[in-house]
Amino acid sequence: MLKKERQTYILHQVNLHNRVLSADLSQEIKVSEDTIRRDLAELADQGKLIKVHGGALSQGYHFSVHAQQVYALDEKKCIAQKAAKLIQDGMFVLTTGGTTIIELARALPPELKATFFTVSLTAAIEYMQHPNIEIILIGDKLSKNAQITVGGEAQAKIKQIKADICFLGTNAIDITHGLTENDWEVMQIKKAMVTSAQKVVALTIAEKVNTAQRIQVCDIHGIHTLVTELAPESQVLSAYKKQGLEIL
Amino acid sequence: MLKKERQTYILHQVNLHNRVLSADLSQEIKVSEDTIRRDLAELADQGKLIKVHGGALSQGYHFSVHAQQVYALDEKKCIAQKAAKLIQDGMFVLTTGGTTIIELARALPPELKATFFTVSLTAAIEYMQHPNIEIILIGDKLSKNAQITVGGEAQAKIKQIKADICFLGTNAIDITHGLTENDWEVMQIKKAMVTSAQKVVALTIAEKVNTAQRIQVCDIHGIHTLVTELAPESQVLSAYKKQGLEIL
DNA sequence: TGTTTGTTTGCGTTTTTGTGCCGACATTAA
DNA sequence: TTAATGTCGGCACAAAAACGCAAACAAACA
Repeated sequence: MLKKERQTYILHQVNLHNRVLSADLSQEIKVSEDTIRRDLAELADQGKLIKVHGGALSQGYHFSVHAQQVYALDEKKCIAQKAAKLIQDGMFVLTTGGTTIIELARALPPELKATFFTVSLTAAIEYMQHPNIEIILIGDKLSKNAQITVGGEAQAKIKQIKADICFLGTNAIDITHGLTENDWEVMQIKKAMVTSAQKVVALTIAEKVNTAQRIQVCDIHGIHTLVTELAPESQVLSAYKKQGLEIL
Repeated sequence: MLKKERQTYILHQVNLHNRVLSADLSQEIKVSEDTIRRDLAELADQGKLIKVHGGALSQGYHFSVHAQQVYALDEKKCIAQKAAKLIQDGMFVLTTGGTTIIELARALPPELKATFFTVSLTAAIEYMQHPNIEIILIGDKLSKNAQITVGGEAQAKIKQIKADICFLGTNAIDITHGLTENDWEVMQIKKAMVTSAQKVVALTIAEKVNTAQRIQVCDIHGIHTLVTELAPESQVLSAYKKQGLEIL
């Protein structure tokens, strides 16, 4: 990775999380902490961030589209970390939108080489930060609620793709009803994704496990892997394990 | 391989991968790294890429989506104000990306009822702020440079639309070469838009009037209306007026 | 045709830059 | 306080860039 690329990446991370640790960055980018420190020093000189003991903070002026506060951010970050490990170089990945998916995008290793198909504007913007990720945006009518594209065109496009893996940000999941939604259009999109992907991964915070909404996307067997912030041994999840789901 | 060929090849690689290494290119093309470096230096001089230690990066990629300060913001706001008046309730509107288009999105009257087709992520996000605007996002491969979707699929979709009006954020315009671009993929998209719309409006700051770039989108007669921050009576614009363009 | 002129390229050599490592020192937390 | 952790400066090494030079080549011209 080139120096400049690295610095852009760092800057992006800083502005995203408002703070970074040298140690973390060093691990992510796989260079010595020394190098990171020097980068931080340079960027600080240019006034692009504020260097502090142990890492750096973002300058206040920096606003971003998704500066909105995310509910249960730490949990989602934890989930994203686990989920990111499922993606390998060269894969075709299909993703929905939602804050958990955004965190997944942020958790991806910077050098990952893969092709991402998405219906989500915000996710696409996150993927853009990764130099080696090719992004295919699936177009159609834009749903202002869900901030994803929905409609027949989008569904048709999704069905044309044979993705290796598909990540679903999940609103509600339980054993009897499976994956459920409360928006018809979103359901259709997710349904299309489930059928197009070899492996279906549902990302959900523990709170939403064992809840249901009105419209079914697919039953519990449509999902292959369930990622939550809980340890896989947790009581709550044993029932899902029994149904043959992989738990992370 | 001729020098020129080599340079176009390099430029192509840069725009494709967002980054190239001198060492790689040297191997691929089988010339010395020295020669590659000289090529990169030339291309960097022409502003077509950014040279860094070890190779080069594409223009724009290293900017983060959100934090960029907009160049000539006041001028662009002025242009946006004028352009917004061209849109009426019920219209089908086609737009590219770029900062001027973003300003246009912000300048739209809040109650406007229309359908917007766009290839730009950032523009789509702006349109979302307007409750009565329906947004159709045109999907395809996402260009990290231009932050718009590009490719055959997108072009085909654009051609299916019969839009009332089309707004082009403009890089360069002059009488003899018409509307020009420096990115092949972007040119294709713009070209598709020009042919699909009843009325073609070019938005450009005065500075870019009477400049040209390498690749032609359409000649001067392909454009119906030119919006700049200057008064329509301005000397600079009289030549365009003579060509039959409406000046705002 | 042969000469001249200018451009382009490759090859050493020297300089600069980027990075990692080490040790002394500073800061933080228990 | 001590122990752990982060920082800073110097050093060393490797990779890349810059520079000068000469060979190769092409174009221009008498």
